[in-house]
Amino acid sequence: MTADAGLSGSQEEGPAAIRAVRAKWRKRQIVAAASELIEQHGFHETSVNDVAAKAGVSVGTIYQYLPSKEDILLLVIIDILDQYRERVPEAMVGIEDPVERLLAGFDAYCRIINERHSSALVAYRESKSLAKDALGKVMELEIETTDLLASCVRAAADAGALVADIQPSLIASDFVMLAHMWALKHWHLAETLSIDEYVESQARLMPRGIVRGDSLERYERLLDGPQHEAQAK
Amino acid sequence: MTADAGLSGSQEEGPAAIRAVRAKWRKRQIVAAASELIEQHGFHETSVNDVAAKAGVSVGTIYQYLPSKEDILLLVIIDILDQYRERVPEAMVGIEDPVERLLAGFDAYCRIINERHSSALVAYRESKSLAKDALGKVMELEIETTDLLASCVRAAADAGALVADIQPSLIASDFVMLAHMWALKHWHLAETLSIDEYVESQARLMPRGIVRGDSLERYERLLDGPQHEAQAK
Amino acid sequence: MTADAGLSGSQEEGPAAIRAVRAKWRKRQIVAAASELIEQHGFHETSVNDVAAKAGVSVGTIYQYLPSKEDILLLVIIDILDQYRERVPEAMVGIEDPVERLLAGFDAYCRIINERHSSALVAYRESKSLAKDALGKVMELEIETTDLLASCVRAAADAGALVADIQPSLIASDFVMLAHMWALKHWHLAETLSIDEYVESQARLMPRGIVRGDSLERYERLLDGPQHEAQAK
Amino acid sequence: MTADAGLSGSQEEGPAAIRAVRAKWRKRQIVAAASELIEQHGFHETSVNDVAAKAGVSVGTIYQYLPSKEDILLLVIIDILDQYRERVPEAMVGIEDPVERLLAGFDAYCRIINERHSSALVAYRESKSLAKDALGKVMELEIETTDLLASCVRAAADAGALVADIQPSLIASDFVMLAHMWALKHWHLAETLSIDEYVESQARLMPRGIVRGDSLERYERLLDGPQHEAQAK
DNA sequence: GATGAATGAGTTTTCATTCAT
DNA sequence: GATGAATGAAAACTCATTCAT
Repeated sequence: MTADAGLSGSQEEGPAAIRAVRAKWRKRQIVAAASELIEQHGFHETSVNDVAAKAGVSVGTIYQYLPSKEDILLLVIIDILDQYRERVPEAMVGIEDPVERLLAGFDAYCRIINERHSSALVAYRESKSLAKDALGKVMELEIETTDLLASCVRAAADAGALVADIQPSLIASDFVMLAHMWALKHWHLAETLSIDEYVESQARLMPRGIVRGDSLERYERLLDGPQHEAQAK
Repeated sequence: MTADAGLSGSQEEGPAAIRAVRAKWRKRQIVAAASELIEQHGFHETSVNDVAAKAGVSVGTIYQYLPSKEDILLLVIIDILDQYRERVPEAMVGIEDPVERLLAGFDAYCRIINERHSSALVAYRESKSLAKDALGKVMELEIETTDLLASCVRAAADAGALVADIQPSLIASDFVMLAHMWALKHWHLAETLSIDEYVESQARLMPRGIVRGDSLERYERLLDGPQHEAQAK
Repeated sequence: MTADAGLSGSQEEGPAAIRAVRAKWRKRQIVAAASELIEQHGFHETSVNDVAAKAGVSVGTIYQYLPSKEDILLLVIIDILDQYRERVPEAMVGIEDPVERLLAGFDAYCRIINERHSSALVAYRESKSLAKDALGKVMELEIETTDLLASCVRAAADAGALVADIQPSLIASDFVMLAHMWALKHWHLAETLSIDEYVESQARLMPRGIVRGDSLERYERLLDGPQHEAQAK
Repeated sequence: MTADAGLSGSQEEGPAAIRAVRAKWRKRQIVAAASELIEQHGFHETSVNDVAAKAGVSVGTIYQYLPSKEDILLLVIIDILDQYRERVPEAMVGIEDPVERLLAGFDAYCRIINERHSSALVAYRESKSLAKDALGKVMELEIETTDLLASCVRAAADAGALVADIQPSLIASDFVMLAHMWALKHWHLAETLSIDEYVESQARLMPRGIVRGDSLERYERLLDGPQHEAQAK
């Protein structure tokens, strides 16, 4: 508690606070520019000068806020992973049935990726360029994201709603993979499918694959949802 | 980027034939060295000199047979894609039932990826570094591989064995994605699953998701195969 | 490069006087911080930001009082040269005999260097980084310092106490050089000699080398002073 | 012994030998250019591109033979130290009397420095820019050179020719320092002295300071050599 | 007067590519 | 055909200096 605690708002104050806010703003500026460029051309093909130009700042400014080019990449990757961590749980909140919750989470996951599919790609493609410990952090966050869905799977399994012969953690990974797939194979899938169709299709396939026959009818509504014509491509 | 960038030669005679054979041999030498290095360190972290040293030739020799560094990458990527094109059909040959054929293809796909999961990763990670037309060629080959499985799905659908609302090409892509997943998430999956367990699990999940209830019993043998305990991780 | 780059001010009054005193204080602050850093890491390895941080001021403040980084260096160098100019004459005052006066000056010279041997080194090492005219000023001050001793030598020569075949100015330079040597070769000499032993040894050697045989006995007391064992290293 | 030992000259042969010779030649080229530039402008003011331009090669070539800019400096410094190690002993060979030998060594030392006084300066000024172990190597070489003279002093002392209270290693250091002085104070000394006069003066001063009175006459020839007028500057 | 964020020229270093041998 | 020394454009990063607050 500082002497002028009575004057302070909810957070801190003074130069340190100003600096913190500015740093946040600058980093956002830099990450936004970097995201776009890296998504488009790849990490190695994007120079720090390019990022600076795109962000409308000087190289010097970038290095004032981020110690190395690698840290730019790390921020870009963490940025999208943070989206998952924020918005996926948000979409699942208040849904009782674990399978429905799982599908709601999957839906949210896919939507985020649809909005920022090139960012999602960056996370896949360029993680290799990170140093050991940064890579470790990214992996941790990825596992954390998978666990958002894994907990639903486990809840459903505990409720006896799932087939017994597939690991819950693998099922969760499958869902995550299929969400990422929208980014990874976007160039191919988007030719014939909208994101809505994609999510629906996967959201019909997966429950059939994992829910026990005797529980399936409970989800019939989901599985027969607003059917699109299955175009035989 | 040459049109015939592959490792395959034709069977003429005379000096031209000699040249062709030599070229094939050299390219193999170079690709073998490059694969290993790129898988381990990434494309941009691997220099042409490194490749030359590893291959036991001079840089000059590399440039005699490949016009640019990018072409080395293209060859490495095509190398693994060729594996798919060769060995997946091989595994499916002679199997009548389309679903069984599909699963045999999936199994083969996963085995190849298990053997060379870092090569498979390279195809994902580094494709971005290819020029437009080379990338196009890679995509073509990828589609070709997917189509190997898609034809089975279509056959099964035509035979009325599948649920009505699926899109065969998407299902094929799902299978391909789940095969690739063994490479992409190997760092995580391999902690709790062997390749056998992985393939079996996915080969149980997917048919349940797509085969019509009344046809399912036909595949019971497959679906209940040598069951591993589903460890709740 | 200002003409009056030194730390000394004049004694006016009013706002100008205030400014002058402040300038003096600020410069002292800056030079103190810079000295320490430059001595330790060298001029080029020391950034203006480092100096600012060490001095507890902002870079802006430094540039308010000194027009360039080079001027910081100039001040640091002048600082030690000013020490010589102040304290060497102080040590010689009141000593009649020119040879004794010379040795007293040499002794003082060595003591200053012993106290601040890294500053003394800076003057040697980093002078090159000064612009022409600043370098000129430093050389001037160095000559001035040498002249402090040269006048004694000349007095002794005029009194006929010295051998005739060596230039007095060279003798003075030799003394200065041997004083500086304690800084330049400190890493080596300090292993086997204390500053006291060093000064005594040189103060025995030099007179024997320059005083005429028939005058030598006058200085026997000096030459046989509190002898330390001559360790054959 | 290789199979073709009969064909080989005195050294090795083949590509390795060619490379070795080329490397030596290139390094000489680079060091020559770097010496000149560093002597003139200082190490930090000299860019690798400057060196390349001066040497008439590309930057790439420099880095093919030297792993970093620092190594260029190290080579420049070692180059002059090697001169001392070669030519000083050469000058002393065959001289019986230890004092005469010492003076011959000192003379050679001074001549080398006179020829390359700016190189000698570089060794002083820029050593600080070397990394720990490189600096260690330089110090070692410096000590080695000093020891060349120290052994003469010790021989003279053992023969009873010197005053009792001297430390041979310090005397040797004094000689070395006075040789270096010709480089360090060249800007000042060269105004009034030629190198010949300088060496003679010091070679008169020092023996008087260390040789016992009863042995001095033996060196009268040296001490009264081709006397120059001692100009009172 | 004091601050320190912003600037961008300049530095070291790498590496794909060429070409004389 | 094979070699590998030479090239130089381009990249990441630093830091003296400025100027709006």
